[in-house]
Amino acid sequence: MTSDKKSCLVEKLSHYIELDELAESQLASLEEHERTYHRHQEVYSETDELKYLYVVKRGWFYSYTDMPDGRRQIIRVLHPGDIVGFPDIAFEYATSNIRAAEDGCLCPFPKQKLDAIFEKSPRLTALLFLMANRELACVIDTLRAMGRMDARERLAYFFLDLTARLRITNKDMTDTIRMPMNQHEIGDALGLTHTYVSKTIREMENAGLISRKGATLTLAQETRLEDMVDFSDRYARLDTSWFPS
Amino acid sequence: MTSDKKSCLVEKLSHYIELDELAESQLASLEEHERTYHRHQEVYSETDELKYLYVVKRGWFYSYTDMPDGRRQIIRVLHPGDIVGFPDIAFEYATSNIRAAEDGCLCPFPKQKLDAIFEKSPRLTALLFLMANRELACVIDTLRAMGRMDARERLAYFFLDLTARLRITNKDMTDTIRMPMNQHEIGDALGLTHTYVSKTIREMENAGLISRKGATLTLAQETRLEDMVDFSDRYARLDTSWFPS
DNA sequence: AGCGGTCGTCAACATAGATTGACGCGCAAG
DNA sequence: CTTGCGCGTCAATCTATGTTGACGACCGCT
Repeated sequence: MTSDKKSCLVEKLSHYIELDELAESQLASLEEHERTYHRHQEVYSETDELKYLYVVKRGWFYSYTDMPDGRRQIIRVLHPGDIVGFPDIAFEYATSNIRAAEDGCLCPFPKQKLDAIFEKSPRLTALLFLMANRELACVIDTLRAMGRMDARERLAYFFLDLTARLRITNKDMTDTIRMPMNQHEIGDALGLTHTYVSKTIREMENAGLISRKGATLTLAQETRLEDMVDFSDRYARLDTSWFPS
Repeated sequence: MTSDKKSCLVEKLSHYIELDELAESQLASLEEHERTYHRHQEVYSETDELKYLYVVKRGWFYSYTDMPDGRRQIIRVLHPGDIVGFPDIAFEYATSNIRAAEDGCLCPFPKQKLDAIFEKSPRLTALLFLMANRELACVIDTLRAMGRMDARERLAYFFLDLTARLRITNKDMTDTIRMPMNQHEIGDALGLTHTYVSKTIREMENAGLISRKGATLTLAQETRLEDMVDFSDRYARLDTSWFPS
């Protein structure tokens, strides 16, 4: 374990294709600047004028939207190595809010930096295109959960998704993850109230599906959880066979 | 009105940027082949091996996923000029099903055709990237609706979204659209049962928010509907200011 | 040691939406 | 002309989840 390890972004992307020197340096240029955030701090808000994207360097973040009457929907949890802001890139003003789930660090870069990639690295372009569309597929999975699953299934899906994502950069990970979000936030992510989250998690624990210890969560019966929600891993493998060479 | 009108795809994309000759010909090559489908016919299914994307040429289609126990979630309605398959492009096997909502026609093209665009047209690449991310933003809007809105609000959102989309290619459109989907399908799109859709639409009609005549729907009080759900139009305008030149 | 805040939990009650079953209309097939 | 089916509608009942309010454990701060 060296202190000077590769960027999380490079690490995450090179899980899918071999990155050449140009690509690596282009990606590195996205992480030139950085900024730290403390737990629950806003990164940007809906209707902010938005010229930047961000790479997550450390800590969990999440995107969410508010309704006028205070109802809130957490859209997506973001981990180190993820790019923040794809859904907002198409518009002049942000469509969602970003907030730190815990203390962490982001690297902002202007949208224009993508130009250089689009012009010189078709292969990296294809990969970024894939990442955006993979994110689309994941949000669709969430949509399916919200539309047609009950509380227990939604929680199962949520935990499975987080675990699968964290495994990409953490190969030796078992079925245990650190869960820095509180039950209110989990509820906002799943369209449930924190009271009901509490009750349902407790039931799942009693049923032996999961177990907790402090801020640590273990999927005691991962296969059964997967069967409950017909889970597919969207992270382990992508189809890059059609990429330009 | 000439019989030989431009492709819907070119028409839709050139709403956002000027397309040069190369771009137009590249887009035209996506529509070389075509195939017709009849109402409710499957285009492809979850777990099909998938090497193609499709351009919608005529008719409404929709993507959906099934749960093992028969519950169904319609993800997104697709209109002429839309590209079908972005959420599936990242994977070897399809993640969703596509079906014709009415008689229509699609143009299939292999994923690889995107390569030529990625390599030679950075500007068109940026636009396709934007379209994928715009779709992401729209699915997120739907997610917000499913997670935190009641039945009436979901219906309002659904109708507003369809109307805004159809306006792009149909500038002189008023507040009236043709609605070829039945109430069961609408329910599957919104996480409601067809019975409850029926009841709620009837109530909205009585409240003067909307009116119906056969398969035709009118948003009688569009502004009030927009306020109900804090609606933002994701179609009328995109930020292309940062595109390569 | 005391104190205020966050967080998880519990219980009583309220309600939106699901479920089931039935009916009638319009229309296409025989 | 019948028959049957897709579709919208209605009503009765059921249930999952929301709402409110309260309590206690923990934790950092003074």
